[in-house]
Amino acid sequence: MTPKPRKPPARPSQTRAGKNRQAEYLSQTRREHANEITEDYVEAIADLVAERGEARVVDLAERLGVSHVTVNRTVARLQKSGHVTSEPYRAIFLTAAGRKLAAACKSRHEIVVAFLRSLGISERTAEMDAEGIEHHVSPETLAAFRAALRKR
Amino acid sequence: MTPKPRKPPARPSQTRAGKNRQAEYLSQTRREHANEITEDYVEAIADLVAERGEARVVDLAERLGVSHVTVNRTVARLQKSGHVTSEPYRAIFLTAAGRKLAAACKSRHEIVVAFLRSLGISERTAEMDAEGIEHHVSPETLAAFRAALRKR
DNA sequence: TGCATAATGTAGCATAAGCTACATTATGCA
DNA sequence: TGCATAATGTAGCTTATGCTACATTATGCA
Repeated sequence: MTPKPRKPPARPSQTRAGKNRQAEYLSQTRREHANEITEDYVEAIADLVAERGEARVVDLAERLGVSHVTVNRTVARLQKSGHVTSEPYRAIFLTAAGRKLAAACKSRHEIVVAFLRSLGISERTAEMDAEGIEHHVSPETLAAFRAALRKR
Repeated sequence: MTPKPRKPPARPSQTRAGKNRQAEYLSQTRREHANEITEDYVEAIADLVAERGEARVVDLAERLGVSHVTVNRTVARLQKSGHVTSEPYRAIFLTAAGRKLAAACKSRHEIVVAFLRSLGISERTAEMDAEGIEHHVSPETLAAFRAALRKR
């Protein structure tokens, strides 16, 4: 028992006249997260196609550090969203939209890494942190990173 | 039909002698992601306790931008992991471990925001991007941000 | 003090991403 | 050319995070 009565500290609980930006920001972050995997995949596919002429399921699985089953399912999703083309038992290729997204991601990734490196961060850490950070870098922040790089 | 034979471009497909860092980095990023929600919750709970003396489910839901049902389930998980204490129909409070994590997150968040602001990024964008970026900032990178801030 | 209502809890659904185990297809070499 | 094997595909489980709809409990005011 012992359910001590809760004291509602001055009723003005919820929505303080739309001043809740926290929720808005976190929602945005969740939205970005939903795109992270898409971005990682198109980038990996672009790399593999550049390196080997095609992106196979096993190679993607190895590069992304997941099982081939996971790759399979995700590729099906990417096909629905129009980022890749894929036929049974064939390699995977990017559509025009996929190539465009991959190019933007690659560029952004390189800028983030270069920026972190310019702060004196080790290559290993810069690469690792960039993998997570890059998906949350807005155009404005990316521009600021670019500008900071130019100043050196 | 028309299944054109796939041409395996030089068999050296998979594991090139452990040189696959990409997979390692992405795995790390996935691991970080699993902690993001925990971090967001303990931070929000700490804020609410500081502001109002307690963190209620509805207030958390409002602040985090999710339904009270989602808060409920996540709080149950946080209780299992030892970050919060929670009794039926009572408010939520942090354990010592939860407070420690919240303090570290708050500090890291503030450093990330201050650093972005120091690059000339607007307050709104800095806050929004920080929400996503902060979870992927390693101790080394955080130290670099701090050092860069001192130089101004 | 009783009851309308706010807050909390529960049931059950959806999506996404991970996995193992097993089935199927395609390659390429003997 | 046939067949062992590598690659791909499928079935089905798990965990995590969302949700709506409905049930239950606790507050606080008339």
